[in-house]
Amino acid sequence: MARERKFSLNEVFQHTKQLLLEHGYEGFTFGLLAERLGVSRTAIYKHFENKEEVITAYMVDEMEQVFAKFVHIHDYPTFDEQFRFLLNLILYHDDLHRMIAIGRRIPDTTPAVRANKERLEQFHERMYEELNQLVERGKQEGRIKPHLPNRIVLAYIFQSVVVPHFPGISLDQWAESIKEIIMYGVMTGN
Amino acid sequence: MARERKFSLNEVFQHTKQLLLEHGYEGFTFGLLAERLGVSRTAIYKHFENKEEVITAYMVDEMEQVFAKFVHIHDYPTFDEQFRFLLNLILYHDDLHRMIAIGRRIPDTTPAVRANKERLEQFHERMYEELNQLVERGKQEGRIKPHLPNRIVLAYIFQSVVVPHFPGISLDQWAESIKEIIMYGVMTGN
DNA sequence: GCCGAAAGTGACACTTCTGTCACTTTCGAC
DNA sequence: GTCGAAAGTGACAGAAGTGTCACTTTCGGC
Repeated sequence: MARERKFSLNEVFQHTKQLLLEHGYEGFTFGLLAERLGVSRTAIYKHFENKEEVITAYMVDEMEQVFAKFVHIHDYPTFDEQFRFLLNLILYHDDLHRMIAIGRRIPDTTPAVRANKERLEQFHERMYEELNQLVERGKQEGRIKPHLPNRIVLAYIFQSVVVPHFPGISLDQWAESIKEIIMYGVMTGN
Repeated sequence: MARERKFSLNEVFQHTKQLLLEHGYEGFTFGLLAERLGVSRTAIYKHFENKEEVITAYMVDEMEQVFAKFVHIHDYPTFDEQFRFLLNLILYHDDLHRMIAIGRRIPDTTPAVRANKERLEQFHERMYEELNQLVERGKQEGRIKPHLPNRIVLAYIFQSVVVPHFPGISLDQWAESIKEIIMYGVMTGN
Protein backbone atom coordinates (compact mmCIF):
# COMPACT_ATOMS: atom_id res chain seq x y z
CA MET A 1 0.00 0.00 0.00
CA ALA A 2 1.56 3.20 1.17
CA ARG A 3 1.89 5.51 4.10
CA GLU A 4 -0.18 4.73 7.20
CA ARG A 5 -3.28 6.83 7.70
CA LYS A 6 -3.36 9.23 10.61
CA PHE A 7 -7.10 8.83 11.02
CA SER A 8 -9.55 6.00 10.43
CA LEU A 9 -12.97 6.12 8.82
CA ASN A 10 -14.43 5.33 12.19
CA GLU A 11 -12.79 8.35 13.74
CA VAL A 12 -14.21 10.49 10.98
CA PHE A 13 -17.71 9.17 11.62
CA GLN A 14 -17.43 9.57 15.35
CA HIS A 15 -16.34 13.20 15.16
CA THR A 16 -18.80 13.92 12.37
CA LYS A 17 -21.63 12.77 14.58
CA GLN A 18 -20.36 14.83 17.48
CA LEU A 19 -19.96 17.96 15.35
CA LEU A 20 -23.38 17.56 13.76
CA LEU A 21 -25.00 17.36 17.17
CA GLU A 22 -23.04 20.36 18.41
CA HIS A 23 -23.16 22.68 15.39
CA GLY A 24 -25.87 21.35 13.11
CA TYR A 25 -25.52 20.74 9.41
CA GLU A 26 -24.72 24.32 8.41
CA GLY A 27 -22.20 24.72 11.22
CA PHE A 28 -20.27 21.59 10.28
CA THR A 29 -16.99 22.52 8.51
CA PHE A 30 -13.89 20.72 7.29
CA GLY A 31 -11.79 23.00 9.47
CA LEU A 32 -13.61 21.85 12.60
CA LEU A 33 -13.44 18.20 11.60
CA ALA A 34 -9.72 18.42 10.75
CA GLU A 35 -9.03 20.00 14.12
CA ARG A 36 -10.76 17.17 15.96
CA LEU A 37 -8.96 14.57 13.89
CA GLY A 38 -5.61 16.26 14.47
CA VAL A 39 -4.80 16.51 10.76
CA SER A 40 -4.71 19.32 8.23
CA ARG A 41 -7.93 20.28 6.56
CA THR A 42 -6.71 19.28 3.12
CA ALA A 43 -5.97 15.73 4.26
CA ILE A 44 -9.70 15.11 4.43
CA TYR A 45 -10.05 16.03 0.76
CA LYS A 46 -7.97 12.96 -0.05
CA HIS A 47 -10.93 10.83 1.02
CA PHE A 48 -14.03 12.98 0.61
CA GLU A 49 -14.86 15.63 -1.93
CA ASN A 50 -16.91 17.83 0.38
CA LYS A 51 -18.82 17.88 3.63
CA GLU A 52 -22.00 16.44 2.15
CA GLU A 53 -20.02 13.34 1.28
CA VAL A 54 -18.63 13.01 4.80
CA ILE A 55 -22.00 13.50 6.40
CA THR A 56 -23.95 11.13 4.18
CA ALA A 57 -21.21 8.49 4.47
CA TYR A 58 -21.44 8.74 8.24
CA MET A 59 -25.21 8.43 8.07
CA VAL A 60 -25.06 5.31 5.95
CA ASP A 61 -22.64 3.81 8.46
CA GLU A 62 -24.90 4.64 11.38
CA MET A 63 -27.94 3.32 9.55
CA GLU A 64 -26.17 0.05 8.77
CA GLN A 65 -25.37 -0.47 12.41
CA VAL A 66 -28.92 0.19 13.48
CA PHE A 67 -30.26 -2.08 10.77
CA ALA A 68 -27.88 -4.89 11.74
CA LYS A 69 -29.39 -4.79 15.22
CA PHE A 70 -32.89 -4.26 13.96
CA VAL A 71 -33.15 -7.52 12.02
CA HIS A 72 -32.92 -9.38 15.34
CA ILE A 73 -36.52 -8.39 15.80
CA HIS A 74 -37.30 -11.71 14.10
CA ASP A 75 -35.62 -13.61 16.94
CA TYR A 76 -38.66 -12.80 19.03
CA PRO A 77 -41.74 -14.94 18.50
CA THR A 78 -44.57 -12.84 19.90
CA PHE A 79 -45.84 -9.44 18.92
CA ASP A 80 -45.44 -8.07 22.43
CA GLU A 81 -41.80 -9.11 22.59
CA GLN A 82 -41.09 -7.66 19.17
CA PHE A 83 -42.74 -4.43 20.09
CA ARG A 84 -40.73 -4.16 23.26
CA PHE A 85 -37.53 -4.96 21.36
CA LEU A 86 -38.30 -2.19 18.89
CA LEU A 87 -38.89 0.36 21.62
CA ASN A 88 -35.62 -0.56 23.31
CA LEU A 89 -33.74 -0.27 20.05
CA ILE A 90 -35.20 3.12 19.28
CA LEU A 91 -34.68 4.47 22.76
CA TYR A 92 -31.09 3.31 22.64
CA HIS A 93 -30.46 5.17 19.37
CA ASP A 94 -31.84 8.42 20.59
CA ASP A 95 -29.83 10.49 18.10
CA LEU A 96 -31.03 8.69 14.98
CA HIS A 97 -34.06 10.80 14.28
CA ARG A 98 -32.13 14.06 14.56
CA MET A 99 -29.75 12.70 11.96
CA ILE A 100 -32.63 11.77 9.68
CA ALA A 101 -33.96 15.31 9.95
CA ILE A 102 -30.54 16.73 9.09
CA GLY A 103 -30.16 14.25 6.24
CA ARG A 104 -33.26 15.54 4.48
CA ARG A 105 -31.60 18.90 3.88
CA ILE A 106 -28.40 17.70 2.26
CA PRO A 107 -28.13 18.77 -1.39
CA ASP A 108 -26.79 16.40 -4.07
CA THR A 109 -23.39 17.94 -4.65
CA THR A 110 -21.52 14.89 -6.01
CA PRO A 111 -22.49 11.46 -7.40
CA ALA A 112 -21.20 9.86 -4.20
CA VAL A 113 -23.56 11.99 -2.16
CA ARG A 114 -26.44 11.02 -4.39
CA ALA A 115 -25.54 7.34 -4.00
CA ASN A 116 -25.32 7.63 -0.22
CA LYS A 117 -28.66 9.35 -0.05
CA GLU A 118 -30.23 6.64 -2.15
CA ARG A 119 -28.87 3.96 0.15
CA LEU A 120 -30.30 5.84 3.10
CA GLU A 121 -33.63 6.02 1.34
CA GLN A 122 -33.57 2.27 0.76
CA PHE A 123 -32.76 1.54 4.39
CA HIS A 124 -35.54 3.83 5.36
CA GLU A 125 -38.05 2.10 3.14
CA ARG A 126 -37.11 -1.39 4.25
CA MET A 127 -37.29 -0.32 7.86
CA TYR A 128 -40.66 1.28 7.33
CA GLU A 129 -41.96 -1.80 5.57
CA GLU A 130 -40.93 -4.03 8.45
CA LEU A 131 -42.36 -1.73 11.04
CA ASN A 132 -45.58 -1.35 9.15
CA GLN A 133 -45.98 -5.11 9.15
CA LEU A 134 -45.37 -5.16 12.88
CA VAL A 135 -48.06 -2.58 13.52
CA GLU A 136 -50.38 -4.40 11.15
CA ARG A 137 -49.79 -7.63 13.01
CA GLY A 138 -50.42 -5.84 16.30
CA LYS A 139 -53.75 -4.68 14.99
CA GLN A 140 -54.70 -8.13 13.72
CA GLU A 141 -53.84 -9.68 17.05
CA GLY A 142 -55.97 -7.07 18.78
CA ARG A 143 -53.06 -5.49 20.59
CA ILE A 144 -52.94 -2.13 18.80
CA LYS A 145 -55.93 0.13 18.37
CA PRO A 146 -57.18 -0.48 14.84
CA HIS A 147 -58.45 3.04 14.19
CA LEU A 148 -55.05 4.74 14.58
CA PRO A 149 -53.35 5.19 11.18
CA ASN A 150 -50.16 3.11 10.95
CA ARG A 151 -48.10 6.06 9.82
CA ILE A 152 -49.04 8.07 12.85
CA VAL A 153 -48.34 5.21 15.23
CA LEU A 154 -44.90 4.69 13.71
CA ALA A 155 -44.04 8.37 13.46
CA TYR A 156 -45.12 8.74 17.05
CA ILE A 157 -42.93 5.93 18.28
CA PHE A 158 -39.92 7.29 16.43
CA GLN A 159 -40.52 10.75 17.75
CA SER A 160 -40.58 9.54 21.32
CA VAL A 161 -36.85 9.07 21.43
CA VAL A 162 -36.38 12.81 21.56
CA VAL A 163 -37.91 13.15 25.00
CA PRO A 164 -34.93 14.42 26.99
CA HIS A 165 -33.74 12.71 30.14
CA PHE A 166 -33.29 14.78 33.26
CA PRO A 167 -30.90 14.49 36.15
CA GLY A 168 -32.61 12.77 39.05
CA ILE A 169 -34.43 10.31 36.83
CA SER A 170 -32.48 7.16 35.96
CA LEU A 171 -32.13 6.06 32.37
CA ASP A 172 -33.97 2.83 33.17
CA GLN A 173 -36.85 4.65 34.74
CA TRP A 174 -36.90 7.03 31.80
CA ALA A 175 -37.05 4.18 29.26
CA GLU A 176 -39.74 2.36 31.24
CA SER A 177 -41.84 5.49 31.53
CA ILE A 178 -41.59 6.26 27.82
CA LYS A 179 -42.52 2.70 26.92
CA GLU A 180 -45.52 2.79 29.21
CA ILE A 181 -46.69 6.10 27.79
CA ILE A 182 -46.41 4.85 24.23
CA MET A 183 -48.27 1.67 25.00
CA TYR A 184 -50.90 2.85 27.46
CA GLY A 185 -50.72 6.66 27.61
CA VAL A 186 -50.53 9.00 30.54
CA MET A 187 -54.11 8.63 31.74
CA THR A 188 -55.39 6.05 34.18
CA GLY A 189 -57.49 3.30 32.76
CA ASN A 190 -60.96 4.13 34.08
CA MET B 1 -40.39 61.08 14.03
CA ALA B 2 -38.67 60.58 10.70
CA ARG B 3 -38.71 58.56 7.51
CA GLU B 4 -41.17 55.71 7.21
CA ARG B 5 -39.77 52.24 7.70
CA LYS B 6 -39.66 49.88 4.76
CA PHE B 7 -40.18 46.85 6.95
CA SER B 8 -42.00 46.21 10.20
CA LEU B 9 -40.84 44.25 13.21
CA ASN B 10 -43.52 41.71 12.39
CA GLU B 11 -42.12 41.17 8.93
CA VAL B 12 -38.70 40.63 10.43
CA PHE B 13 -40.07 38.02 12.82
CA GLN B 14 -42.06 36.26 10.13
CA HIS B 15 -39.08 35.90 7.78
CA THR B 16 -36.76 35.03 10.65
CA LYS B 17 -39.00 32.13 11.57
CA GLN B 18 -39.16 30.98 7.98
CA LEU B 19 -35.40 31.21 7.49
CA LEU B 20 -34.67 29.42 10.75
CA LEU B 21 -36.90 26.53 9.72
CA GLU B 22 -35.32 26.39 6.26
CA HIS B 23 -31.64 26.94 7.05
CA GLY B 24 -31.24 26.38 10.78
CA TYR B 25 -29.48 28.67 13.18
CA GLU B 26 -26.04 28.51 11.55
CA GLY B 27 -27.51 29.00 8.08
CA PHE B 28 -29.40 32.13 9.04
CA THR B 29 -27.65 35.27 7.70
CA PHE B 30 -28.37 38.98 7.46
CA GLY B 31 -27.96 38.76 3.71
CA LEU B 32 -30.75 36.21 3.43
CA LEU B 33 -33.03 38.15 5.76
CA ALA B 34 -32.41 41.44 3.93
CA GLU B 35 -33.22 39.77 0.62
CA ARG B 36 -36.57 38.52 1.93
CA LEU B 37 -37.39 41.90 3.42
CA GLY B 38 -36.47 43.67 0.19
CA VAL B 39 -34.01 46.03 1.87
CA SER B 40 -30.26 46.34 2.01
CA ARG B 41 -28.40 44.22 4.53
CA THR B 42 -27.11 47.24 6.41
CA ALA B 43 -30.61 48.56 7.03
CA ILE B 44 -31.14 45.73 9.50
CA TYR B 45 -28.14 46.90 11.51
CA LYS B 46 -30.10 50.04 12.30
CA HIS B 47 -32.38 47.95 14.47
CA PHE B 48 -30.38 44.90 15.53
CA GLU B 49 -26.70 44.51 16.32
CA ASN B 50 -26.36 40.96 15.04
CA LYS B 51 -28.28 37.84 14.15
CA GLU B 52 -28.45 36.56 17.71
CA GLU B 53 -30.41 39.69 18.59
CA VAL B 54 -32.85 39.19 15.71
CA ILE B 55 -33.39 35.55 16.53
CA THR B 56 -33.87 35.94 20.26
CA ALA B 57 -36.17 38.94 19.72
CA TYR B 58 -38.28 36.83 17.41
CA MET B 59 -38.38 34.03 19.95
CA VAL B 60 -39.53 36.32 22.73
CA ASP B 61 -42.29 37.57 20.44
CA GLU B 62 -43.41 34.05 19.57
CA MET B 63 -43.27 33.00 23.21
CA GLU B 64 -45.39 36.00 24.24
CA GLN B 65 -48.05 35.05 21.74
CA VAL B 66 -48.14 31.48 22.92
CA PHE B 67 -48.24 32.57 26.52
CA ALA B 68 -51.08 35.00 25.86
CA LYS B 69 -53.13 32.10 24.56
CA PHE B 70 -51.89 29.73 27.21
CA VAL B 71 -53.28 31.68 30.17
CA HIS B 72 -56.78 30.94 28.87
CA ILE B 73 -56.25 27.50 30.30
CA HIS B 74 -57.83 28.91 33.46
CA ASP B 75 -61.07 29.54 31.59
CA TYR B 76 -61.71 25.82 31.75
CA PRO B 77 -63.04 24.44 35.01
CA THR B 78 -62.20 20.75 34.85
CA PHE B 79 -58.90 18.97 34.57
CA ASP B 80 -59.97 17.07 31.48
CA GLU B 81 -60.92 20.24 29.66
CA GLN B 82 -57.69 21.96 30.65
CA PHE B 83 -55.67 19.01 29.50
CA ARG B 84 -57.43 18.98 26.16
CA PHE B 85 -56.93 22.71 25.78
CA LEU B 86 -53.23 22.28 26.44
CA LEU B 87 -52.88 19.55 23.85
CA ASN B 88 -54.67 21.63 21.26
CA LEU B 89 -52.47 24.63 21.98
CA ILE B 90 -49.30 22.59 21.69
CA LEU B 91 -50.37 20.80 18.54
CA TYR B 92 -51.27 24.13 17.00
CA HIS B 93 -47.80 25.54 17.72
CA ASP B 94 -45.94 22.67 16.20
CA ASP B 95 -42.83 24.72 15.49
CA LEU B 96 -42.32 25.96 19.03
CA HIS B 97 -40.19 23.12 20.25
CA ARG B 98 -37.79 23.34 17.31
CA MET B 99 -37.32 26.98 18.15
CA ILE B 100 -36.61 26.13 21.77
CA ALA B 101 -33.97 23.66 20.66
CA ILE B 102 -32.37 26.28 18.42
CA GLY B 103 -32.57 28.86 21.21
CA ARG B 104 -30.42 26.78 23.53
CA ARG B 105 -27.42 27.18 21.24
CA ILE B 106 -27.43 30.95 20.91
CA PRO B 107 -24.35 32.56 22.48
CA ASP B 108 -24.60 35.78 24.52
CA THR B 109 -23.08 38.22 22.05
CA THR B 110 -24.67 41.46 23.27
CA PRO B 111 -26.51 42.64 26.41
CA ALA B 112 -29.75 42.68 24.44
CA VAL B 113 -29.31 39.02 23.54
CA ARG B 114 -28.64 38.18 27.16
CA ALA B 115 -31.80 40.05 28.18
CA ASN B 116 -33.91 38.28 25.57
CA LYS B 117 -32.62 34.91 26.64
CA GLU B 118 -33.44 35.68 30.24
CA ARG B 119 -36.99 36.62 29.31
CA LEU B 120 -37.30 33.36 27.41
CA GLU B 121 -36.04 31.53 30.46
CA GLN B 122 -38.64 33.23 32.62
CA PHE B 123 -41.46 32.37 30.24
CA HIS B 124 -40.21 28.85 30.21
CA GLU B 125 -40.18 28.59 33.98
CA ARG B 126 -43.62 30.09 34.43
CA MET B 127 -45.01 27.79 31.77
CA TYR B 128 -43.36 24.78 33.36
CA GLU B 129 -44.71 25.76 36.77
CA GLU B 130 -48.26 25.99 35.44
CA LEU B 131 -48.01 22.74 33.58
CA ASN B 132 -46.52 20.99 36.54
CA GLN B 133 -49.49 22.06 38.62
CA LEU B 134 -51.82 20.73 35.96
CA VAL B 135 -50.14 17.33 35.96
CA GLU B 136 -50.10 17.32 39.74
CA ARG B 137 -53.80 18.05 39.79
CA GLY B 138 -54.39 15.30 37.26
CA LYS B 139 -52.64 12.88 39.54
CA GLN B 140 -54.57 13.99 42.59
CA GLU B 141 -57.85 13.61 40.74
CA GLY B 142 -56.81 10.13 39.70
CA ARG B 143 -56.71 10.99 36.01
CA ILE B 144 -52.94 10.72 35.42
CA LYS B 145 -50.86 7.74 36.41
CA PRO B 146 -49.17 8.69 39.66
CA HIS B 147 -45.97 6.72 39.13
CA LEU B 148 -44.90 8.60 35.98
CA PRO B 149 -42.49 11.45 36.82
CA ASN B 150 -44.05 14.84 36.05
CA ARG B 151 -41.03 15.94 34.04
CA ILE B 152 -41.30 12.98 31.74
CA VAL B 153 -45.02 13.41 31.23
CA LEU B 154 -44.52 17.07 30.35
CA ALA B 155 -41.48 16.53 28.16
CA TYR B 156 -43.38 13.79 26.40
CA ILE B 157 -46.39 15.94 25.67
CA PHE B 158 -44.22 18.75 24.32
CA GLN B 159 -42.29 16.36 22.18
CA SER B 160 -45.43 15.03 20.59
CA VAL B 161 -45.89 18.12 18.50
CA VAL B 162 -43.03 17.05 16.28
CA VAL B 163 -44.82 14.03 14.90
CA PRO B 164 -45.10 14.91 11.23
CA HIS B 165 -48.38 14.92 9.37
CA PHE B 166 -48.65 13.00 6.13
CA PRO B 167 -50.67 13.59 3.03
CA GLY B 168 -53.77 11.43 3.11
CA ILE B 169 -54.35 12.01 6.80
CA SER B 170 -56.34 15.11 7.67
CA LEU B 171 -55.03 17.56 10.25
CA ASP B 172 -58.03 16.88 12.45
CA GLN B 173 -57.53 13.16 12.34
CA TRP B 174 -53.85 13.69 13.03
CA ALA B 175 -54.53 15.86 16.09
CA GLU B 176 -57.15 13.45 17.41
CA SER B 177 -54.82 10.48 16.99
CA ILE B 178 -51.95 12.21 18.75
CA LYS B 179 -54.21 13.23 21.62
CA GLU B 180 -55.51 9.71 21.99
CA ILE B 181 -52.01 8.26 21.99
CA ILE B 182 -50.82 10.69 24.63
CA MET B 183 -53.78 9.99 26.83
CA TYR B 184 -54.34 6.28 26.33
CA GLY B 185 -51.43 4.95 24.29
CA VAL B 186 -51.37 2.80 21.18
CA MET B 187 -52.35 -0.49 22.81
CA THR B 188 -55.86 -1.73 23.33
CA GLY B 189 -57.17 -1.68 26.85
CA ASN B 190 -57.24 -5.38 27.73
C1' DG C 1 18.66 1.50 -2.72
C1' DC C 2 14.89 3.39 -5.26
C1' DC C 3 10.41 3.87 -7.11
C1' DG C 4 5.57 4.56 -7.11
C1' DA C 5 1.32 4.91 -4.69
C1' DA C 6 -1.10 6.70 -1.04
C1' DA C 7 -1.21 10.11 2.79
C1' DG C 8 -0.40 14.50 4.40
C1' DT C 9 0.90 19.60 4.19
C1' DG C 10 0.99 24.85 3.48
C1' DA C 11 0.04 28.40 0.27
C1' DC C 12 -3.10 30.39 -2.82
C1' DA C 13 -7.31 32.22 -4.94
C1' DC C 14 -12.06 32.49 -4.42
C1' DT C 15 -16.47 33.14 -2.13
C1' DT C 16 -19.51 34.42 1.59
C1' DC C 17 -20.70 36.67 5.82
C1' DT C 18 -19.77 40.43 9.04
C1' DG C 19 -19.69 44.98 10.89
C1' DT C 20 -18.61 49.92 10.12
C1' DC C 21 -18.71 54.27 7.90
C1' DA C 22 -19.73 58.18 5.19
C1' DC C 23 -23.27 59.27 2.61
C1' DT C 24 -28.25 60.09 0.92
C1' DT C 25 -33.32 60.08 1.56
C1' DT C 26 -37.48 61.18 3.83
C1' DC C 27 -40.39 63.08 7.03
C1' DG C 28 -42.34 66.03 10.85
C1' DA C 29 -41.52 70.13 13.68
C1' DC C 30 -40.59 74.73 13.78
C1' DG D 1 -38.07 76.42 3.64
C1' DT D 2 -34.84 74.31 6.46
C1' DC D 3 -33.25 71.48 10.05
C1' DG D 4 -32.62 67.33 12.58
C1' DA D 5 -33.67 62.66 13.55
C1' DA D 6 -34.48 58.29 11.88
C1' DA D 7 -34.20 55.09 7.85
C1' DG D 8 -31.76 53.40 4.17
C1' DT D 9 -27.65 52.66 0.97
C1' DG D 10 -23.09 51.17 -1.27
C1' DA D 11 -18.31 50.66 -0.47
C1' DC D 12 -14.91 48.85 2.31
C1' DA D 13 -12.01 45.79 5.18
C1' DG D 14 -11.64 41.76 7.80
C1' DA D 15 -12.76 37.01 9.07
C1' DA D 16 -13.93 32.33 7.86
C1' DG D 17 -14.97 28.49 4.73
C1' DT D 18 -13.95 26.15 0.20
C1' DG D 19 -11.37 23.74 -3.13
C1' DT D 20 -6.95 23.18 -5.75
C1' DC D 21 -2.16 22.62 -6.38
C1' DA D 22 2.61 21.69 -6.01
C1' DC D 23 5.07 19.83 -2.72
C1' DT D 24 6.83 16.48 1.01
C1' DT D 25 6.51 12.14 3.75
C1' DT D 26 6.20 7.32 4.33
C1' DC D 27 5.57 2.87 3.19
C1' DG D 28 5.86 -1.80 0.51
C1' DG D 29 7.56 -4.07 -3.57
C1' DC D 30 11.18 -4.86 -6.79
